[in-house]
Amino acid sequence: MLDKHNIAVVDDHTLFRKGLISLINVFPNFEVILEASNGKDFIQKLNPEQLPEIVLMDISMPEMDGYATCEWLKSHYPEIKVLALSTMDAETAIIKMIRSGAKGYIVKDADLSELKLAFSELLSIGFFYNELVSRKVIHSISRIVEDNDAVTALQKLSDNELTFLRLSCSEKTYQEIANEMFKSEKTIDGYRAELFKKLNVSSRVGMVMYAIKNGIVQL
Amino acid sequence: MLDKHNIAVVDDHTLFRKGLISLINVFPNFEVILEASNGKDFIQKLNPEQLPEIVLMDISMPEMDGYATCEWLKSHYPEIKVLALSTMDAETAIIKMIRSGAKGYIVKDADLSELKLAFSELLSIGFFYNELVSRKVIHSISRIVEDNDAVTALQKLSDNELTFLRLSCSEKTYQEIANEMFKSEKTIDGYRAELFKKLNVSSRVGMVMYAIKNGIVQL
DNA sequence: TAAAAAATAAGGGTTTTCCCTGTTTTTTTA
DNA sequence: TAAAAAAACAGGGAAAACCCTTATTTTTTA
Repeated sequence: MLDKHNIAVVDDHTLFRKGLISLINVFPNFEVILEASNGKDFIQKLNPEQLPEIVLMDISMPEMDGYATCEWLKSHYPEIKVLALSTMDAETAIIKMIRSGAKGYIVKDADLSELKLAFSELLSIGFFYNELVSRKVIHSISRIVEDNDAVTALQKLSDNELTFLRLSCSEKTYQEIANEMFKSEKTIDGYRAELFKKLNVSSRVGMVMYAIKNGIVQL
Repeated sequence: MLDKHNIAVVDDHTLFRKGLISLINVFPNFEVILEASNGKDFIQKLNPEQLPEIVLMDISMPEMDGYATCEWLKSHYPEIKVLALSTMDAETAIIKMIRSGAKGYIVKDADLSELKLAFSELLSIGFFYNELVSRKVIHSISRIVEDNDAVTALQKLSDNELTFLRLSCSEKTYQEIANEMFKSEKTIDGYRAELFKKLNVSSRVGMVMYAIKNGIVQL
């Protein structure tokens, strides 16, 4: 009787989650012992008596997203390894997830062998960085070196900036957003300028696309 | 020995596709006989000797998307039933897919029982319209009645409008887009006005979000 | 608690977007 | 091939977005 490694799967798309679980369960030495549809659900279902070794975690989810859940795990159960799972290969998403404590990153159109490889690497050497991730990480580091902290900055969007960013993903004018946030239009213009710098964009459209790419808003 | 119903699965995300297939294959009376990563791949793999009864088809895919593939099937193999499969519950995407010939629509966070139900309805009554789809369809029809052809119109975006729409999903100014398309800025302004009407939006941001939601551009 | 940093707000100007009403040119169709 | 429709283009004006600089208030931190 084999001693199987315990896996958790956190993803809000039921069909995808169920499918993934069914795939993993045919691996001879892995078994899914926990499934959840978002971070909150996951934390609530987490049983300290039987913790997973690896958590396969989606990034954009309702209620509590991958970043937040990853941070929570880092501080509460640092021994649990998070393998981020996303359709987005956006550099910032990868970097942000890794900064949040993920030990690996895999895209949804990876194949089975890569998933298997990721599992074993996580268990043996503690992380899984494939070419995609390495390339992005290296690129991000070189960018940090050359133009200071373009990536680091996004980590620290203030609550107001985040709210503004989300509200900008609509047909509202900045004036309307200002009213909604009970701020002067000039303050809003300040958030805009600050976000343009932090996100390295130069127009509202760029800002909106950034937000969508990085799962800050969902469509 | 049971006579199983043949299914095809077309989706570019390998993990999702493989998972889905594994789920379907445990259904006692369904079997996946064909998998493909996009429309082109699907058509090329389609074997007239052994056609699937149902094709589970994603909408946004590289090379050849769900709409185009659906249209192709409608004219070449009208007896094959397409069940559209998407993360997007955008009304226009659903309507467009159904107009392209899909017999049903299911979102990726549906559960297994719904998928099963969709299969049996497709085989027994020939279509599967759940509450979500019905609601959207009815809403779209009532909208057609009240303000003419808001939805129909999107079907007929001209090549130039489509190009303009795609180029608008960037930080380019309309002026720059005009140069790139070798058109006057006033012509471009005409495309803009026309698209605002057709897509029922009132700002460039709205237009861009529409394009993303409906898989016209991919991030 | 004084100094530094961050958030809020304003003035004022440029560019871009948006929205009219038209004309000319090209393409489609009766 | 004449009439109709669609596409391309234009003028002009208002609103929104963008981009500076600077000042005040609030919060942080040394």
